[in-house]
This record gives sequence, C-alpha cells and structure tokens, in this order.
Amino acid sequence: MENIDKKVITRFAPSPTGFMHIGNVRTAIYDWACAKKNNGTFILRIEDTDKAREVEGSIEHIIKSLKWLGLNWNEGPDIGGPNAPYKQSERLESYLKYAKILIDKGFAYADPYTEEEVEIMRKKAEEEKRPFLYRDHRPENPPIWDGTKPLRFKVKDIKSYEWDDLVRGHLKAGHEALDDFILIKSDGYPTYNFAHIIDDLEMGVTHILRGDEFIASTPKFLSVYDALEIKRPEFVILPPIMGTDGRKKMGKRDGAKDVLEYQKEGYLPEAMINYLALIGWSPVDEKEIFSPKELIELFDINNIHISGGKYNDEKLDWVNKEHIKRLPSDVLEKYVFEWLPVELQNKKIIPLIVERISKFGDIKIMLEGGELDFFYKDPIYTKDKLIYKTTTPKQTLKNLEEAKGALVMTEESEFTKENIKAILMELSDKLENRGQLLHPMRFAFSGLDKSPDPFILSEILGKSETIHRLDNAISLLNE
RNA sequence: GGCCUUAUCGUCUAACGGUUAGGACAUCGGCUUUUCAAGCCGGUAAUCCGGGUUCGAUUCCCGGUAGGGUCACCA
Repeated sequence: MENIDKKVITRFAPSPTGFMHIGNVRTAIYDWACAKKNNGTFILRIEDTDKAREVEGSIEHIIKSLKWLGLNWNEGPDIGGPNAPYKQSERLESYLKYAKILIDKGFAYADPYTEEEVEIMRKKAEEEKRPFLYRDHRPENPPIWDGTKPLRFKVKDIKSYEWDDLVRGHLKAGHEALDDFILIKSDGYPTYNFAHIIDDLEMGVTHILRGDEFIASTPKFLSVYDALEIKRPEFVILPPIMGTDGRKKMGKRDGAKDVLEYQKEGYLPEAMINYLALIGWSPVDEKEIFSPKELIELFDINNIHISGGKYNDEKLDWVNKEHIKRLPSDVLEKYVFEWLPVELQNKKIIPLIVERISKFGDIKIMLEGGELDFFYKDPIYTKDKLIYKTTTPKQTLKNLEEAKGALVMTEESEFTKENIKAILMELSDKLENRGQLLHPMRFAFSGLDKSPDPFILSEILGKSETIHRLDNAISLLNE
C-alpha cells in the first residue's frame, strides 16, 4: 500500500551456473507478470559472483530461454538500462563503496582467519553439538581490510528479527540466524547476501520475489538494511515446486530439466507460462487456461500460495493441448509442418494430427509408428484384415464394390468427408452391421488397426486415390 | 540437532466462521462409433491427529504428527 503511487520494479536474478529449470522459470514468470501488471519495470540481472561455479555459456542459455518464453525485460545485460551494468561481476565498485560505508560505521571488519581455520572451529562446534556462530570467535583487533581477506559484517545488535512478507505474512527468526557473515570474499567478489542488497538499492527494486530458502537468511539482510539505514523492498516468498516423485523440492538433481528441452519436445511457450504460473498461484475466478497477456491482467501477488506444489507433466500436457487448440490456423500449420517431412506437409492432415497429440513432439511418435504412412503410400496388409468379424470375404467384396460404385459417381468437388459419410452410412445402414462395410473401407485406406475414420481418410486421399485403394482391396479379395 | 515454516480428493487448487466442501488434471463408467483419437454426459475420491474458542470450525488458538527450508569465502 505504501507503493501505491510508486512504480513497481522487479528483477529476475539468476546465477549463471547452468540451465534454467522450471523453478527458475516460474520465478521469472512471477517477476515479469508482477512488473507488467503494474506498468512497472522488469530487470534481468546476472549474479555471477561465484566464479568457481560459473558455467560457460549459461548467460546466453538463460537469455535464450527467457526469449523463447517471451518474458521480455526492460533492463538487462544485453540491452542495458539506466542502472547498467547488469552483471554483478561488473559492479564491484558499487559493492566496494557500500563496504567502505559499513567499515566506517563500524559494521564491517576484516576476517583474519583462513578458510581452514574457520572450518576447524565449525567442526569443533559440530562435535560439541552446538550451533556454530562466527561471531563467537570475532577477533578482538581485526586487521585493516586490504581486500585480500574476507570482509565480514559485524552484527552489533543480536536480536530476533520479525518482518512481514507479502505472501507469508508475519515471519520471525531466532537470534542465531544473525551472524557475522561474509560481505566480500577473499577473491574480491561480494556474496549474494551483500551484493543483491546493493544492486536492488541502486536499481530501485521494489519487490523481491524468491524461494523459501531465503527465509532463514532474511535476518542477515535486514541487519544490513538497518546498518546502511536504507528502506527494504517488499519481500515476496514463493512456494517451492516439488518434484514428481518424492516430496523434495525440485532441483536440478531430480528431474528438473532444462526449459529449452520443453521447446525441443514441442511445447508452446505460452502453455509453459500458463502451467507453471499455476503451480503456486491461481486467479480468483479459477480460470485455468490463459494467454501470457491474460496472465498479466489476472496476476496478483495476493493470490500467490503459501505452500508448495508438485510438478505434474500430465497436466502440463493438457494445458499445452488446450493452447494448441486455440492457435490460429496459420500458426498451427507452421508448427505442425516443422515436424513433418515435405511429402506430408498438407493442410488436410493437420486436424487429424492435432486431435491426437498434446505436444508437437508427439508427431514424431506418430511418424515413427507409421500412423501417417497411408497419406503418401499404398498400405500393405493381408486379405484377412479386410474381413470384419461378422462377415465373409464374399460379402466384404460385394460391399466394397457397391461403395466403389457410389463413390465413382460422386463428383471430385463433392468429395468431402460429410458427403462421403452420407453415402457410406446409407449403404452400411442396410447391412446387418455397419462395420461390415466401414471396417474394410478404413483398412483399405490406412492398412492400420487404429486409424481415423474412412470418411476423413477418403477426403484426404482424394477421389482417384480412394478409388485406387478400393481397387487394390477388391483385387486382393478376388485372389 | 537448533531455528524457521507448511498441512483440503492420487495431483494442482476454491473456500477468507455457517456450502450437500466447488473446479481442473488423472482415473472409472456411459454416449458417439468400424477401430483409434477427439468430443459430450456422469461416477469414485479430500479438510493429518488431538484438544480448545464459538451457537457453529477446513477456516481462529494450543499441542502432536508428518513434510519442506536453513544453519557456506553458493546463490
């Protein structure tokens, strides 16, 4: 409410340690939707302060993922902005500036110990079954900080912090959550705990959306805000996304895959956004299928859930299918044709494919199963396959010849599935069982146990090919 | 283990003290039908347990149980 006339500024701040998985993506979606909803600014910032864990090519990969999804940012490393640069490794001066302020205020000091020495103290505390706190070992007369030692924050006021989160409400932490943590590492790079605060301050970020793993370190952040005497942004804790199996939070280890894999499998970006938005948030009217544009309109931080949800790819498939159904025909055609060999790139077979897939990658499976072979080559099958269970070869032959006779009389321009259905239904209704005609027809066209109906098949094949395949079946029966 | 936190059908969720606890996915059944798919109709299925507060608790409070998070020179 205090931000009512203030512009909303959010940021998505991944570290370049690998690909984007659905957890990262959902955070980005909420950041994006939250900013867009309020006519605000959405910033992409790269948190590359851990050089050891950095993975080559990650930044490009992250940008590619976000672009595929259409989550466009207003400021970022690739496009710049008023608070450039947007990579933390290029913002070291800022961190140094605020580090000096903290030193001057007596809120920071050089850590004289080596990493190994601290580790020994930690182990000892562990053995004695008491929590390790660095501040219990705080040096009396720390050396002057020259940048070669870690710079630590000095907690002056050990207390239990309480604060308000826009999703979780009132939160609190024990005083042991407060410790003299490292602001700047011995390699000169800042830690997340420090860097994000400075960046958010300088970039004017109003809302920080992040996972619940940050609840425990929030008191550390608060103590920095206090020491710097700056106003903190709104905190928005997002519920975790659990993996399909088990109850563990979804991570790269268990099933969380690269979001670009979904692109490769033929999922629609708008479907990914739709489904992922729904894990941990839901609109007031229970609307389940929405476009990214509609999401922006519907989105409200107040409707973000508190507890976590499991990722479920069956529901993703359903959402994706719903989005495929809503695609304009020219866009749909473009997508489908990408997956088809040239000889199958025919508008007529699109509906037949679309009702059988939930993602475009399923087309590949149809192709491999030979489900679409009928379209460009004569089916191969044995005589007995033509005979419906309640009839004889002789009767089947008669039925097919009758049907052929009727279809031959049909004009090429009248060769639509509706007309064909009318003709064949009339004939088959006279029989003891419709299957006595319709089954051999279908088989003559497709040569498959499972296939679309003979009417649509016939329309797709066209008059001459239809007659040709009926002739093939008839001669097979005459053998 | 300490601290923090969460808890509605199998899954995602609605409910903001009073509902036959609603919807969606999945599942099952039916319709349609020559098979498959799609579509339409319908069914099964949930408030973790125990105490309070209240005329009345899914909802508020306490305890238990179970889950998650965190305790780095990672973010």
